[in-house]
Amino acid sequence: MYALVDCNNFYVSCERVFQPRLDGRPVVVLSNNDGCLIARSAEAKALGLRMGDPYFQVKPLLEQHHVTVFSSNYALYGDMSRRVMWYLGQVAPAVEVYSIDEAFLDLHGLVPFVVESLDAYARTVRANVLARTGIPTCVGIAPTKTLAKLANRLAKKLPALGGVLHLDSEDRRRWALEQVAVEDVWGIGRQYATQLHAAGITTAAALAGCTEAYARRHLGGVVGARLVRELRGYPCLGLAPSEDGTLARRSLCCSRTFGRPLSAFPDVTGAVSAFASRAAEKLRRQDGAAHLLTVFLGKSRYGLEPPPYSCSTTLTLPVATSDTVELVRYARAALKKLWQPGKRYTNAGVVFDGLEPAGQAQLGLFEAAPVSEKRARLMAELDALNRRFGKGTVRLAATVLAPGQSVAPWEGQAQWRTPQYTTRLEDLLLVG
DNA sequence: TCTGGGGTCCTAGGACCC
DNA sequence: TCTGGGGTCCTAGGACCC
Repeated sequence: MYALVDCNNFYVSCERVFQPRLDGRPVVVLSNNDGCLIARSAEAKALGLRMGDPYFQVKPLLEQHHVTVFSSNYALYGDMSRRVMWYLGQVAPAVEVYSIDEAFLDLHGLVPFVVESLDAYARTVRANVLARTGIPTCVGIAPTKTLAKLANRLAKKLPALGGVLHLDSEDRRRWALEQVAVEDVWGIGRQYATQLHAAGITTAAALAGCTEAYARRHLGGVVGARLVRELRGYPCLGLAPSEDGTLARRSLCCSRTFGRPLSAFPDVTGAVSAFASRAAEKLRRQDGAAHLLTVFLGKSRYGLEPPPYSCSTTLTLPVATSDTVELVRYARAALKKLWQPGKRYTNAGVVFDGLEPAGQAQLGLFEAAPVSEKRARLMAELDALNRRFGKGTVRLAATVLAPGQSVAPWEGQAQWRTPQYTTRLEDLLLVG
């Protein structure tokens, strides 16, 4: 048995923990750069606001209904997420942190010890997460991960279920499959949904009934075959557990849309240097080193200009590294190859691939060990200082602002950002 | 017409997820 | 004026290897 624990409207819930007066009122959270809606409270959903709606388009509606608007505050959400996941780790035999607001629990080892029922267990978990973190959740339980996802969706949709649905019989499984539209099945996106509808397959039940040959041909080969089997109740996907809750990534990226389009090489170099530097920090946090480095530049997809909207170049590094100085140097070299004068670039990013555990890299034939050791110590010091005194306290000259600049030219809007209540002493909420 | 078989790695692209 | 930022996995073709 697998359980999926999913936080309800997670970012909105995080903001509400610190502003309870917002309970029952419409609230939305915006993406980076205050670009579009990425989280909505139930009340905001009821107003017809959709995921991904551009902020400037829905602004009149938001004002008309006095919707509270927040810029995203990932320091806060990340920390709240860690608290929820930590608790789940205490009460389940194995946990896969699937996203910032969702976790799969493997309940197989637990079943013999549950005194009452898995339903009761799920209700207790829900109540305790709420009591300890203030975050409401829903729980779906089923024999496969795909069915647990589906059960979770129904638990959210049907208030009568009290936030928990356990598909513990053939009848319940069949009933649940009938309730869910095919486009709402985990693994069915826009493309597949269109195809399936055209083929007359409109519910999860119909999808579960299609042949394996059909799934293989039309739903991405083995991925589709697995999906259909999972819906039928045969597990094909296991847990991807993470010992300390932080999964080692296979690739890692830092990218941003600029506050305004940029055409000046020094501005974009500054941005790319900063992104490479941030990505290098992430890399060291998972004790990794990167073998491949990609830099990409993007143009607006919303104007009159035809595609392509982005271009990229990938460098293979002679030795995998996590050294900020080196990675920034490579990133700048890659950017130079890519750069076309006169273009208006709207976003950029740095991607690290080919990740391996740090320290595994062999020494180059002519590389003197002491240099790389010294550099590793320098990076460790830099990370420690930034952890202690705040992000960006110590950084490369390449990412420091020019004299006279108060914010980097690539920095975007965040007009309604709440404080880092849980991760910055200065931002601690004072109750008087 | 016919050309060995079995690997790996790389790149590009496509689909999906939250 | 203003449209996010992360990730995953799979496929297919070509180069290259023995």
